[in-house]
Amino acid sequence: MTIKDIARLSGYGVATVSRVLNDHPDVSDETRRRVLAVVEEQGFQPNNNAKHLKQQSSTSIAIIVKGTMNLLFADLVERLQALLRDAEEDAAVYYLDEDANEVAYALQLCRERRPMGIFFLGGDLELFRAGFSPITIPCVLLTNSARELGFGNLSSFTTDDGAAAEQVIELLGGHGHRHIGLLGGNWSCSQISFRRLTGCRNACARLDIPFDVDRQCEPCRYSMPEAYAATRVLLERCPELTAIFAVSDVMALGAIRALRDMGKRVPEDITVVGYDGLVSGQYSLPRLTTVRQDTQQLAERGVDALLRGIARNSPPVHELVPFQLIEGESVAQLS
Amino acid sequence: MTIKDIARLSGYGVATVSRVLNDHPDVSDETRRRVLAVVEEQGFQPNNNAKHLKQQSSTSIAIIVKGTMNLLFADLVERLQALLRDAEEDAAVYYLDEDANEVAYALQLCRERRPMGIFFLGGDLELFRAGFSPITIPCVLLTNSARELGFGNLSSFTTDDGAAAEQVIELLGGHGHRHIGLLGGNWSCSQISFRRLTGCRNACARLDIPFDVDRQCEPCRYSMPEAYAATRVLLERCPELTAIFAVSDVMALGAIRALRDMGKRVPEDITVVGYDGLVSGQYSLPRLTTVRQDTQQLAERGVDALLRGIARNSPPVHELVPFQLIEGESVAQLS
DNA sequence: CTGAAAGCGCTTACAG
DNA sequence: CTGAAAGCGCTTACAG
Repeated sequence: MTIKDIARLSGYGVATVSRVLNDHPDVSDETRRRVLAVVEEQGFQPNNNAKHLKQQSSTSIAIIVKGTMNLLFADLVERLQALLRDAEEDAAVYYLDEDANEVAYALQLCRERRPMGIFFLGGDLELFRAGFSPITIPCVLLTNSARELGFGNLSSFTTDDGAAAEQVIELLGGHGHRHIGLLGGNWSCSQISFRRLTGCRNACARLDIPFDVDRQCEPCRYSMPEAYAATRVLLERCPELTAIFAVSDVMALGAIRALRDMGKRVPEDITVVGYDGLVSGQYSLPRLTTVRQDTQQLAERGVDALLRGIARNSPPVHELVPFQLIEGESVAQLS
Repeated sequence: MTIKDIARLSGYGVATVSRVLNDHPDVSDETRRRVLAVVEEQGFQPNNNAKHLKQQSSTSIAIIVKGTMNLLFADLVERLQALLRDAEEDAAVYYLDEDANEVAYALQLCRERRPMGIFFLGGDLELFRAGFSPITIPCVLLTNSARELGFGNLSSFTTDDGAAAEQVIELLGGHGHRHIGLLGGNWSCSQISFRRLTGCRNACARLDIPFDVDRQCEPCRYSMPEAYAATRVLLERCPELTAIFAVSDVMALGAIRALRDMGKRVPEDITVVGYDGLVSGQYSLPRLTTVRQDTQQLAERGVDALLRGIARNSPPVHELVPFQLIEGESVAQLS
């Protein structure tokens, strides 16, 4: 069943059928009605390969996710899909390893599938700097800032990680903690980790809390098992810690389990703070004290920027989205 | 940059370039070398729209996921992607609402994107029965059995939910529990819930444990907040319960939090058992006693069946994948 | 308002 | 082993 069959069955030419299918204005109501009747009756769906070949583009939007089991990104994906569906846009999601090269993948996607636009959930600025320029369609990076790169078709929205980390340290300092460990900070999203680390460092300096990066920080990937192992390493090296700041809720949950298995209760024996504000962290025992990233706003502003970029070639925007420090049950007040 | 440019630059015809690009055997080594050199030099990538238009198909595999924040499916997606990548197949993931019509969506996908094959993560057999027949490409349904439908191009792999539920009840019975509530069982995956419910019912009958479905079961969707609310409803209706069997780990975690907020500790005051064997449930406090679905095997057998279906049009297979009852810390022994 | 025709970038019989 | 040409199913100037 092709557009030719519809033309034959309706008694019109293929050009007219195409116009009806694409809602062009210059078709008479009568014609539109009769063509649509046949389309309906036959359950006809145009072949998008032909359509896109002709239009030199595909209609869909790609979402490239760095890391498969990342719950923050799962949340964002859900919201993006809902918003795009409302805007009648189709979205396909592509998962990459946490350490993969998302820019190289995007380039391949552009050649093979010709999306209209791309969302990057997570991204390494160095990879963008090195390889993004051949990509000419509108793109949006979420959870990192691409302002410094200055690409004309790349917007970005992120939480102010540095400020959030500072607030966490202030909270901990206010509760009397002076021995704080930092958990997490993998290579792949190094800028993000770096901003959070810098926030910690600045706040510690300001509050006169000692903070030896080499000793008090333990990197790990975004997973509970890795955080579990890293927590043991960190605590064996720094048994004096009274608080651990994990750079994601998933890591915080892994840390809490590790601490329990080491005979320590949270928050009675040691304090844990997370980051992200995942649903899981608000239903755990104890509920996490954490930084909630506003995923709804990240998604909304991202979709808005991407669609504007596609429709009107609007210039890129780079914005910080407000965060919120949520006080759960995982922080103890030291006397 | 098109195949024509490559032909011009290399001094050959487009047909020869196409043959080189597609690894056809009847090209001389010399020609292949020279054409590839130009392709390399220009960084040429063929236009897949044109290729697929001509070939009447796309090369990629679609993964349709029912429910966005479903962690079991996230695990399966990750494994499927890894296996498909090893097989040099490309995969795009499409998320649908837990209550959406995945068969209608698949049909649209077939028309618009012409995938070579489709994975369904979760699926309602009634929707398949009603609408699957126009789909002619190989498909695989995971976490439900499609044997009874008898479609020639639809394989399925699932855990034996009935047997697993029976084992859970046996475990609970063996620990002295005689007042057991069942949490979960939404409309969308009704067959799955139904099989688990039937397993409970059978085991209860066999062990002479009373089980009033209308009273002791509380449905809810696959989410912590919904499970949280449903747990309160269930316990207010049945305050005599000593154990709750949640049909997913996510629900079990929501239930544990709800119970704690009602002043009950797990497992000291009430027992909770989950289902799925998610990583999250093995790092929670307490660790969940649960049924581990073998996601690696589900993924491996699924990929195997789909690729065989694509390559050799192999007949469909329907298999049960073994499960494992994991004893965590969430079940109490009643005296 | 409508239709015949060109062309998007490929693949593949067909002929040599 | 190689090339000229037809055709995949659409869209869109162009002409009427």
